[in-house]
Amino acid sequence: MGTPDFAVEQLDALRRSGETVVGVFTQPDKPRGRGNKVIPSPLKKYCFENTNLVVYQPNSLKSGDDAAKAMAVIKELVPDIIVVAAYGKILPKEILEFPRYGCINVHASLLPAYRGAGPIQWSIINGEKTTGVTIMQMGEGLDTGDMLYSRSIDIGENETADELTVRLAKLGGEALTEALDMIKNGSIEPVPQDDSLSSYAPMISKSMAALNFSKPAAEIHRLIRGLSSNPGAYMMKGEDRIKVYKAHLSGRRFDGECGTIADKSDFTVICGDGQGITFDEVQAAGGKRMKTSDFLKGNKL
RNA sequence: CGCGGAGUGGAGCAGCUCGGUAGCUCGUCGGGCUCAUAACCCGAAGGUCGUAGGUUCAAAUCCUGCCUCCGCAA
Repeated sequence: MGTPDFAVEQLDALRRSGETVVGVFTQPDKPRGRGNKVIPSPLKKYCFENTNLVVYQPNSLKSGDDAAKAMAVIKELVPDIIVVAAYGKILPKEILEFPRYGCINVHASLLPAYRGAGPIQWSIINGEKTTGVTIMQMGEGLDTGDMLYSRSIDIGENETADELTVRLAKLGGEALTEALDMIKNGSIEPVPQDDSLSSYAPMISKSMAALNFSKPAAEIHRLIRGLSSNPGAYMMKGEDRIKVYKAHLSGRRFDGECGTIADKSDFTVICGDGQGITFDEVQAAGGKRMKTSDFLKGNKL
């Protein structure tokens, strides 16, 4: 069960390791994006293009006709275990307890830190040096179940949420197959989470995306990285938004007022602590994402 | 039918309102200057203006269909 590319990687790992996948659950196709077209989830797209797996897309697992049908489907499929990765729906107790080995979740943080929907982004925004993936036994709480296995990884100096997501997805796939092997031979030991050490990583929202240059450069840098590429931090230039996908700390100090452009040759902006931040990849409204060097060839700052 | 922007030499843009010589910044190639350079100077190559039609003496420019890309809103 899953929805975005992160989940695709987990399913791919399962297939590569020779596990028998009996069914796939993903979010229903919803009108989204430009033109409000109906777009299938990445996981569904993957299944259609690379497998002949049957894909189920219930609106709800908790109540209504869909939930009843979903439960009936699961009873028919009789999975030994259900693997969940960024599915975006709460599983009711009935489903959690149905499979022989229950339900496990691939979570993109080192639990109990960063429970919730945005662990990858928040770990970057908060300036963590390391993160990882945790395979956990799912309980009824939000990411509170017992930890089964985890792997850690360092966060790069200028790494963006996109880049880290790709790496964590791969790591998650490895951890998942390793954990499944351990579950099969009974060598896994569930470890309860220490709630006193837990933290919560809420869903990322666009209201966070406007850059405030009165903040210190390092903080702005982390926000840009954590929101890249979706939704993408942005600054205003007159009436126009300019999204910033990649940046680095200039390492130079400037005297000017924060928010002004200190160096027009490489797009360096002055931040609240006097440090400059240099944009490396930007995108104007209606335009494509491009390197700053390309942007500056046709756009004047 | 959610709102809107865009497709022009290799890259990023202007030109379109008001049809009439293909422009700018950069890159590439050749030459020069220099101890030297991503600097500077001189010169050159390179574009069926997304695509298919229409209007016109004449279309990048006006009209219509289609394709592709992107911002916003959900």
